[in-house]
Amino acid sequence: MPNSKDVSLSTSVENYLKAIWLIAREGTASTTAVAEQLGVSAPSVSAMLGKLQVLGFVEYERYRGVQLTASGTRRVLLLLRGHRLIETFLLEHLGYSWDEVHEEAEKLEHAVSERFTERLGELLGHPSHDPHGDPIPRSDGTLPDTPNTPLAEVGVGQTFEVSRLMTQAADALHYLAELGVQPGAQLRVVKREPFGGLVHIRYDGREEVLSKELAMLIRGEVRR
Amino acid sequence: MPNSKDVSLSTSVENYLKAIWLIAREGTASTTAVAEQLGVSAPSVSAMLGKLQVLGFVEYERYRGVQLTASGTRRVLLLLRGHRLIETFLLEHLGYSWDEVHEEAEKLEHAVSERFTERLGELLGHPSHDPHGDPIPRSDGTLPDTPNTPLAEVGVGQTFEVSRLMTQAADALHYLAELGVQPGAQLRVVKREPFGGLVHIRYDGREEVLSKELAMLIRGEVRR
DNA sequence: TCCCATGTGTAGATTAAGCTATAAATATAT
DNA sequence: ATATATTTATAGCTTAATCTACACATGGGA
Repeated sequence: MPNSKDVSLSTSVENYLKAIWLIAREGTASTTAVAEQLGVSAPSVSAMLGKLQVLGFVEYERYRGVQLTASGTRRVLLLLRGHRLIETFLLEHLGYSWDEVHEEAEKLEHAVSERFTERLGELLGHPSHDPHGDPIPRSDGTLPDTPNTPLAEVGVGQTFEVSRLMTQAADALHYLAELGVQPGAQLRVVKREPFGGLVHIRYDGREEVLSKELAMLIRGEVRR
Repeated sequence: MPNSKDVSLSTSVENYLKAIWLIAREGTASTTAVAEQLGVSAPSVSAMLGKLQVLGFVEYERYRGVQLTASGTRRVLLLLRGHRLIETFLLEHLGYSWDEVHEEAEKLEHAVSERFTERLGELLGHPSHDPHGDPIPRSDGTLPDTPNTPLAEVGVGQTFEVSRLMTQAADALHYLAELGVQPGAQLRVVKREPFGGLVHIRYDGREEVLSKELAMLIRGEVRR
């Protein structure tokens, strides 16, 4: 069986795999889309896709886009596991703020060993989700379930438990943290504006108004 | 002023600087010595030394060896600071053993930011020395003093406090850890053999015999 | 159906880091 | 002091990852 899991890949190869995964969760990604995602030229992507296919990480047909194989998907999930554990560590133990975390984790994820990742998982108490609420893939490559209903789609009067904030943007995360809207928070939708899509919420005795865009990024599940 | 401290260097460049520092603490290092230290060919070293001189990190005269500039030395000390803080973290917080630590720290030191290093220092309580007893350079590039008398040179009847174990070899470190000979340990030299150089020590009620080689690696200071 | 915009691939160059083979400089030994 | 051995540098090649310029494929619109 080739591509077990212990062959170490270049940072570049790992970033291509992540980009492909991001673009096409379970579909097909185009050369251009990958190029844009990574900020490289399309010819660079063309060349790399050929290489990734030889390595067995993607299915690739010229002019037809690219798709991760099981092996490729596994590598991405292990990478993502490292990334999210590192982010959790930076936020919880090193006092990083949202703006600082992503860049650092992006570099570190390519440098840490599997042992490091596993020990870090222990240190953190084997979290199933990172501080954004993003699910942390398990060592076996499976993903914990994560409630995913957008707050924007919850009816008036319902109670909603936040599970996940679907953005890496530091300003949005900062703003939500300030409001206290974080994974675990319980909200009640008190009003919705029919056209603009504004959502009025109440929690902790406070009332706030969120834009539709923001309310789409807030995921969770309806309670009771 | 070029080469402030924030320009990021390639892993390769950083490893050359470390190798040069290791070989020639305050002298001159030969091309061959650097090549051996890094496990690369001499021509590769020749080429890199030219580059390092252009970058202002070394003084280099062909056929005359190489020497770090102040700027080069500062970079090495910052790198070493990261390395030793990371080692400390791996041992104290992630449950690594001596054999596992070095390799991991060797990779991570090139990937962490200065912010990460400083935050890690805080988390660890600003240690002045790592678990081997190696001094951790300060952020300003200065080095804390470290008692450096070899146990091999201590007279019979004297009390000696271990400060440092001058090896990275996992087997030696393991063996010493098992004996309880670690930075901070207080020993008494009870006997020395005149020819082989064996040193008999007593501590904790136990008595052990150390080879001359091992006793040279154990550094510290005489007490009282 | 043909055509042209967009998307994709090929050719060829560049940069960083390494290598081998060989030549030149320095050091050592008779 | 000369010859030999060692050390160091130069020349030229390789690999990985990137680029630009250009050529070809595909598919939607006239």
